[in-house]
Amino acid sequence: MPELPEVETVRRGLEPVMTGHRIARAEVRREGLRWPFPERMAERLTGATVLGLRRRSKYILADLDTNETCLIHLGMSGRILISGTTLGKFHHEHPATEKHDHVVLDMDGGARITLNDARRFGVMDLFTTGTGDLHPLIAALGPEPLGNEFNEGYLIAKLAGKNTPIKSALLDQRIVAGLGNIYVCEALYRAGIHPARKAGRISAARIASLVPIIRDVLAEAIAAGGSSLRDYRQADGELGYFQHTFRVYDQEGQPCKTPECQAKIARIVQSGRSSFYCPTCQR
DNA sequence: CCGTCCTCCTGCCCGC
DNA sequence: TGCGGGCAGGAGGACG
Repeated sequence: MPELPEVETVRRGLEPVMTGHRIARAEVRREGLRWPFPERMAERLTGATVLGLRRRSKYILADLDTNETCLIHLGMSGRILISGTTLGKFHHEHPATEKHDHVVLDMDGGARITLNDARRFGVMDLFTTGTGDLHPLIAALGPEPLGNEFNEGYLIAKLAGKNTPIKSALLDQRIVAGLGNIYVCEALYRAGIHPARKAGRISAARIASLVPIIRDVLAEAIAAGGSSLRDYRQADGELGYFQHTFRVYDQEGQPCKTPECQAKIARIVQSGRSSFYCPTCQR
């Protein structure tokens, strides 16, 4: 799925066609995704003007002038595509509806926003604007990794005494919100930390080093438009290109990119998910 | 409270 | 060409 950089890229793509624009028509083509859609979602969206688009962790939040906020999560396979506008590289014509196009928003001015999600692990919801901190999907989230609240002292304190592998800890959205499998693997490689190492048994200095590394990895990925594997695209249909920069993710068997290191990238499975790492550089 | 495992769902790729 | 198995960017929920 889209992790934080991919979601941020999608949000930036949606900004010019959504913010300040009115939803002329909302078409909801099934009852729900991971959970049922909120009551009368199509009617509540229709006619609303988007006041702003925010991102919290991997959630896109659209504040509407109806005192409601629309929450979107893309799950593993969710995509958002824009068509019908002359802005940038967007498609001029609306393409035919495809399988798994679940929600279609036609904006005043002609832009169409289509939410496609084959696996349907995604989420769409509406809640009263300003109550986001109470929303069950948002309330327990940890700090944004690019924000000031996420800092060396915080992470050291948060991981102290934790028996869980550092890989799992960094995937835990209550500790830091927005990281996923790709960027945790990449950050641990850059920090030289083995993914199976118990979080609570890593020196404070090494934990501290993770903070700027995580920020760098995410910032570089956002600058690259995210990572395109399989089906992720930016909202204008363009591919992201951070995947060409992966040092370990999906690189099993490839030579380690550290100069002089002769090792091959290894893969282990931790709580059902692949971890890629260099057995020599990561300890 | 903690850590681990299972599950939701579809599609794709690989080996036989 | 078909089929079975494994794997996929997430994360809530059950369980011990």
